[in-house]
Amino acid sequence: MAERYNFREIEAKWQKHWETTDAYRAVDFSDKPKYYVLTEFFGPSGKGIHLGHVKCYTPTEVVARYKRLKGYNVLYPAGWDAFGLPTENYALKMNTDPETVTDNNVATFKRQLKRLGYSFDWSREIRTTDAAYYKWTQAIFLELFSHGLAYKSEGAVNFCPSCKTVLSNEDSQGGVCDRCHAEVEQRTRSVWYLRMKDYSEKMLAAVDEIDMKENLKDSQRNWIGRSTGAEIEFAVKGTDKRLKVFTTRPDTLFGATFMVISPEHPLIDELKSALKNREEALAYRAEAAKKTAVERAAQKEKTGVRLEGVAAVNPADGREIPIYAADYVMMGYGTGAIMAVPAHDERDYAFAKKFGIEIREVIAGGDVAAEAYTGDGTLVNSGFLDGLSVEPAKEAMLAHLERTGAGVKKVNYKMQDWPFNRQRYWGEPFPIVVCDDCGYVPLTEAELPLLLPEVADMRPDESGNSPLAKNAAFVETVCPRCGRPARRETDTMPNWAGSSWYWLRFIDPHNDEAFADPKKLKYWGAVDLYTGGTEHVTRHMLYASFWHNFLYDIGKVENRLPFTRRMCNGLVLDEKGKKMGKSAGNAVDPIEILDEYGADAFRLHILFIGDYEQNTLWTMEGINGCTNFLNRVWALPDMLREGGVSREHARALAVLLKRAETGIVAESGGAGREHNDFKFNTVIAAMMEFYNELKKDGFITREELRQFLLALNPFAPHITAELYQRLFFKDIDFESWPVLDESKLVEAVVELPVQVNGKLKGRVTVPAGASEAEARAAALEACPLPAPPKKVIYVKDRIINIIV
RNA sequence: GCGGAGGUGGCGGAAUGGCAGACGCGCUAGUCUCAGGAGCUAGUGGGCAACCGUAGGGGUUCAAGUCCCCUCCUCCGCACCA
Repeated sequence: MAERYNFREIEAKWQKHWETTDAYRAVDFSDKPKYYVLTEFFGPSGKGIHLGHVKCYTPTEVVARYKRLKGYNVLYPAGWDAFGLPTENYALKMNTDPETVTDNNVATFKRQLKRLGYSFDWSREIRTTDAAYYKWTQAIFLELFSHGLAYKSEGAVNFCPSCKTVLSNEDSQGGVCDRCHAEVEQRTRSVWYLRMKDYSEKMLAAVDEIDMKENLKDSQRNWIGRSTGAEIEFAVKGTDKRLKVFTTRPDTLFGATFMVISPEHPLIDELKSALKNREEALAYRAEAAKKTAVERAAQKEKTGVRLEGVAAVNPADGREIPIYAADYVMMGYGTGAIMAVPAHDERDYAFAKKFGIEIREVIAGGDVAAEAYTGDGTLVNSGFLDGLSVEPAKEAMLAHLERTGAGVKKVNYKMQDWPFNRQRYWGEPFPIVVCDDCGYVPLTEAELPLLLPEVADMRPDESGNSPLAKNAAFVETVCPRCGRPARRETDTMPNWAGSSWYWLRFIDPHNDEAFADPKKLKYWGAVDLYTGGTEHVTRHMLYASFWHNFLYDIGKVENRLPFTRRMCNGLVLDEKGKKMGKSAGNAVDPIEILDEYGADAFRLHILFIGDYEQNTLWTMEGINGCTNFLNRVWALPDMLREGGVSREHARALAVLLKRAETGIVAESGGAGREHNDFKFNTVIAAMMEFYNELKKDGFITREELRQFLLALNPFAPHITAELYQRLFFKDIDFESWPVLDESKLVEAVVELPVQVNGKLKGRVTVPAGASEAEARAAALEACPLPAPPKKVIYVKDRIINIIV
């Protein structure tokens, strides 16, 4: 084949072929075993795809093609998560509307993804912003509402002053807005919540079951933040109020010498005249409110105000102890109040030192005059607990509290209910009517979708209301229950709503009777492999787990786990090790690489330069290696010759198939199973090694070439499809992965390293499976020994070590 | 502070406790040629050598990049979680 490999022509030809034949359509209820491989929704931004997309999606793509060849009915869909701030902000910047922006961005993305040769089933394309889709997002919200899992409540919420909207804890991690990185403020507002906290235990169980890296499971567990301890009530002297605290250390109750409530704690308001320095307390509250969460956490010195005129009563011994308001206690965790045990807690210790409060040691073992002691030890100064160690003391105190009614055993979670709304335009409207008489009244499913209305001005403003509030025709309605005039809810759902169930819609994307046909849900079941970024592990993955668990509970899906296995890709970093991104200004345009090197070379290169899960330093150096390899593959037909297949040839092919089968994706895997797959870089190396092996003999047979093309196809689909068609007159997509003959893996002879006293001294060639006597004889012949051997360690086919 | 990942040639990176550096880039020399960012051949951790080499130091083992202990450095999460 003298003709040079023209990737431009050949890639365009096959991409067109795949598009016109709808080549990768998944078949419902096929007889083949099903395999559902999912990669995260695309957020179609204005700039088209970037290297991160290619790094993230190419491996999944290889798995999808490999599994098809392996005889699976593969579902590999793609869709668009198009609601949310990026699109809306981009539309504002471009002075157009989000729908147009979305249309354009989707068209660009789709064109670019096709140029990479990705084998998505485009017949199942969905978009969260389509009414036909968000109808079902709204319907699931109605289910949540009717099951008591959606409620509106006023309280302190995270608010991004730049995006002008309420944010969830998940969206303001580290105290900054996930979108614009502005520091988040606390505001009081009435918002919709989903009772995610009620699902803590089920979500934790799902963490145990999913097949995912242990460290990622830990971040999910930490985010849910289960801790066990006690809820204890302290009487507030001189009032009828009681102050409730959560503690993981009930054993130290005798050491509680003061209490601290968060500045926002309602007790300050409830104490009324009993509180002598109310003004001071309110001033402190106002000060605290000015600080962002970041500032609050960063301050070195503890601050606080003693609440004058009131005291708490320690239920352990009846002593009166002071109450302080201090901003080191957060309203959002536990009860927003703590019992402070300065001798055994570093924060309380610092506070007590500053305010001159008694530090009472109740666990022996440290030097509480110098610092807080948080280790184990024997209880002292603690009445009936004296002499016990920490764990038995916890049990004894819990029993005591439950008997006296002063406290109960309690499990606490760091994860909060999900503030489920935005005061922005571009999101799903709530299917809820607010009636003065009937309260919050849901629409019926038949009334869905409730369409997102057009508005004259979609910009958010300082009113704290969504732009939808300005559209009177939308807002003014009648109550579905009593028929009197009423108003619609005008907030919109957060951008995570649509992605909290989308994998179910791919199963039946065009159904308008249900979000998906139960029979199809049953056939496809859980996603077998879900890939995406680590940044979604404590956001989207948790929301997805929550919604899916809920849908399971109400019998809408049959499998409790949405995803059987999750793999997270590393980032693409620039030469300096910095994250690549549009904002960083160091982005490389993948389209330029496609123009210059083609999709097959690009796919090989991005897989070859690093491990899937590790961060990858981006470099163009070395892409020539992939181009050269493809050129050699293109020239392989010149090496065709029949017959004379040596044992080495057969073995080289078997090794290649074996390494591909184990290195791409494991057959199946339950939770906690050790995988050694997703090693695309070493599978590509195996392809090259196979080529190098052939090159030694200078020929390849037709059957060898056929099998080699099949093995390479998932990585480089265009060139392999072309060669396959030219040589075998068939469409490679309908062929089957070669059957691996394990017996061919066995070598006839092995080269054995010979060690003397553990040091390499030489090598000998022996028949495979040689006995120790044979190996020993060969070794002695090759390496004369300085002394007679005392001992020989022989590992068959691996090594011989002679101790003298 | 807590948690996690990582540290291997000039570079990207390979190595179920068993030949460190697979594979590729780059580089060197040669070769061919329709002069290209092409192909082919050979070489390429250090050292003249014995030997020495996987951040540094100890240890376990017949055998350690890999397991254990200590130290250093880099990156990434989380962070007053009671």
